[in-house]
Amino acid sequence: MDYIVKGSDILLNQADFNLDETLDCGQAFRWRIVDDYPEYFRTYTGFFGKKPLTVSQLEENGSRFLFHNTTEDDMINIWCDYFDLRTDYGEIKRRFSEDEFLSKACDYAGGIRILRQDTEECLISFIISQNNNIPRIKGILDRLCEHCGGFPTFGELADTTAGDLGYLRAGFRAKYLEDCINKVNSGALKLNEIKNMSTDDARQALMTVKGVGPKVADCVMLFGMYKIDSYPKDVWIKRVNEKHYPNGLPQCTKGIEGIAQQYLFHYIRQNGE
DNA sequence: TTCCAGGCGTATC
DNA sequence: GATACGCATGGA
Repeated sequence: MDYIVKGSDILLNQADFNLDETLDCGQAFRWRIVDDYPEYFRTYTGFFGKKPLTVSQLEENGSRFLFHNTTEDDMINIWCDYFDLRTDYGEIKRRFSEDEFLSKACDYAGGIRILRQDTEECLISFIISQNNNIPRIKGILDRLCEHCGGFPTFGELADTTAGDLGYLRAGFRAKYLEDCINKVNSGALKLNEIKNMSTDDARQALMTVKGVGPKVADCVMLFGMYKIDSYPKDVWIKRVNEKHYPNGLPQCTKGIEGIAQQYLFHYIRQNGE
């Protein structure tokens, strides 16, 4: 990690990283563009758990990022992990370049990185995501955070019923959230143990929650447990598979299918075909 | 008005 | 195991 401390800020030099592409590509739903630093190309504010961060990308096509009001400790212990800064995405993209369509997807948005998000937030977010669109997912999560004073833990949601969640306007998903809250708080679903399971075993365990099927489970594993061999198949990726990979994914994605998935998902959603 | 959204539960075969 | 259908809500 290449950074220098500048007063209360930290200036990071990081290749293969773009804030728009990483924070607004449908893997996280709580980052917002702010206009407080017009001297920089783009600034977002958001959270890891309850830890806030404001971060700027200094130039549109540059590799300089300013982490505002951040300590070196938090940079090393939180944000370096959250933004997956120890992983060489340049090397991954070189691997993917042997596949023509994946190569196009990487060229289109080469600054995507997998966010290592909070497991609980990810589980709740992707239960809400089913048969839903991204703007509305964000709206529901906004209402949840506003109501709870930040993204709630399962402990804080103890004994919450679907009826209590009416203010979310989450529709039929409210009863799924209720089941998830109960299973986590009763110990029927042990997220810390699931993190250490194989991807297949973890998927089976997560799917014991009502409203968690293969797709939601794979998103929770990929974004909330960094199981990067999981490959969530939503409506968009199913189109990609049918058109470009009818006989399965190319060999170059082996073991890191989830990273390929993010490049493909973002590309197909923006460009179609 | 109708269709669709980072799907899944249920019924039926 | 495969397939068909309903589902809350809101934007296009």
